[in-house]
Amino acid sequence: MDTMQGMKRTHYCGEVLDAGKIVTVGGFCDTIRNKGGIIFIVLRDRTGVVQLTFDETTDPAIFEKAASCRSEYVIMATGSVRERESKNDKIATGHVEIYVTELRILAKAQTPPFEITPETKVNEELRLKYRYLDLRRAPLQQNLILRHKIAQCTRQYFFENGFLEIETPMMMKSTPEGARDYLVPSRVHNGEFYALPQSPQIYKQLLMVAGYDRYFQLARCFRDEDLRADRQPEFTQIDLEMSFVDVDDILELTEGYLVRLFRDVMDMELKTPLLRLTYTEAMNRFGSDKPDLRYGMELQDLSEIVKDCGFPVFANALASGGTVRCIVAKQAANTLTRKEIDKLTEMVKGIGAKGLAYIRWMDAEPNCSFGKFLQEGELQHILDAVSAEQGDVVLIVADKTSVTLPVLGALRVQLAKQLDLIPAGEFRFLWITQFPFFERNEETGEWMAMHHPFTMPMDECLPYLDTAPEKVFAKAYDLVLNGTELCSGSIRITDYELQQKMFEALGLTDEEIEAKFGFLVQAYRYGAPPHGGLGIGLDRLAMVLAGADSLRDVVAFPKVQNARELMSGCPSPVEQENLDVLGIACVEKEQ
RNA sequence: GGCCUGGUAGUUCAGUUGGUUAGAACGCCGCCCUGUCACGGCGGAGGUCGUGGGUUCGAGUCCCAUCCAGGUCGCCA
Repeated sequence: MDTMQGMKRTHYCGEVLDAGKIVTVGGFCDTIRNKGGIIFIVLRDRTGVVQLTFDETTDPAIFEKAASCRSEYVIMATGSVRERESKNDKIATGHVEIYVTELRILAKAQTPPFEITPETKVNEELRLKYRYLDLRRAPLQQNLILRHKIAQCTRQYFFENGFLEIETPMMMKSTPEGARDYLVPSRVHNGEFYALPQSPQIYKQLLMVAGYDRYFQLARCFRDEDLRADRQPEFTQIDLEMSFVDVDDILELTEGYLVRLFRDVMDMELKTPLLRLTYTEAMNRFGSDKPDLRYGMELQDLSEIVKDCGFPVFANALASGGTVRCIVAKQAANTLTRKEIDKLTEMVKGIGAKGLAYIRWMDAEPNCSFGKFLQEGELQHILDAVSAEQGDVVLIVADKTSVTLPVLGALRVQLAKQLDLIPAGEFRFLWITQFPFFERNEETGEWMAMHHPFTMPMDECLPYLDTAPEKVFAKAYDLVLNGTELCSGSIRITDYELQQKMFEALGLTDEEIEAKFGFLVQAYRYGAPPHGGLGIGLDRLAMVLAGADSLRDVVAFPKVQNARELMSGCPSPVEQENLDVLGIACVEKEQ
């Protein structure tokens, strides 16, 4: 094995562009093509690849060494850059090669468990086990570099706008509301625990009370809940809070950030102001509070049209205060065969609908699942009302409004995928505003806070706080990009009496309020400027901008579905003596 | 916790109604080749068919259980 003593890298592989220079490069052996009397080694680093050439007649010793190189060996090479006899247009450095005059093998490498190539079909389990090898692949390197650029641009923007970067604790008081906390046992106080932050929410609000006015942080957050493709147990939030602002101020500042981000990182111009929809509008039009605007298929209300028709399902839904809504899938009759519609029916049943009525207009005569209940002309009446044409499929759900809308919303997303309606490379942002303050727990009938309990109600809703919870809307807003919720924020309650009232409205007793949030309520008694803020999911943002399907593609060392990290294998058991120090007893889990 | 999909060589996959010695491609190893660039040619090694039971004369194939991975519902104020 060689050392790199006396050798100094002058160029990254991707930077070797000009013939005539003497350069020194280092990297991993990618492809090796040994022709007998001449050897080509493609050398790879994070910037790209460059071809090294070894000629048997020039220097037999170096040639011999080159012949011993294998995939992923770490080498350094010095040589002169020459124009190639035949060029390779597919790579940036394809017009040159390095004629090597000095070669060092700095590390040999075992044959990797999978080939390190840009495209791979290797299953993700194996890639995650050898994550450091997977990360050598160009697509993942590009994703992490993109993520770095996002972070850099983010810092610049907020610094330029007067924000201070302030770190908040990673070990904090467990807050009983919301997601499950990751707990950290205390050695000094056996039986007591810190929690890892689900978000720096409380601390950033206290920074406003403390007069820091504009706070910003790339904050690590932790939630002990089950994973999804777009959910990791630890993630990064672009977290900020501002004083002396109302909703519009925050939205405008954020839009400025997005414009800057798209210009600097994506080289795209983003048009602002972004579309704003109230929660109610979004639910009625798209059946979702995070609608994907890259395609149409908005929901349509059939309640008025079918209120007198003979189909009992519709009648029952309407009689019990529900609604009948539909989606028209244009020119989808070919794709949405009876069999496919049956699958969709199964899907909607899985998420709470009782069924799916449909009109499939393939041939001259439309095929209607509830046709036998209809009078002469009623079918045409429905088709006219929703502007359906031959070739279309109308999918109808009748149920309580709280079921119908989200079911059709999920159906809309499914249809868009199935009918291939999602255009690539398009970014459609929107704000969702005026969220309901409370939502009713379907089982217990209790009113629960839809957002965290520090969210300010809209000024005009204050009178209804005690009397009509359903009429109270929040100064809360979400930013949505292509159907992904990127960010969530609100104006906070700064009046401690109102805060007290909010806690009470949520059913907390005075004792509970004191135990859980006493320090916060106390702080607000000493004068708090009006403030609000938001947290933007950096991982999700990176995922969408990278065009990735999973957060795992934009996180260096992600966890899998059961929250395990496959490379190190954590979480893992610890020695009993470590538990003893913490005052923790292990109890067999009962089956 | 529920539902769905998958697990066969280092990797990606094929494997017929349950029937001879489980195949291919890529990778790997060896030999040959002085202009390759998805290099090429010749040869070779490499398998507890995720694991454990069961049915059967006989199981990669059928049944049961279990583990692992992915997706999704619940959950994520």
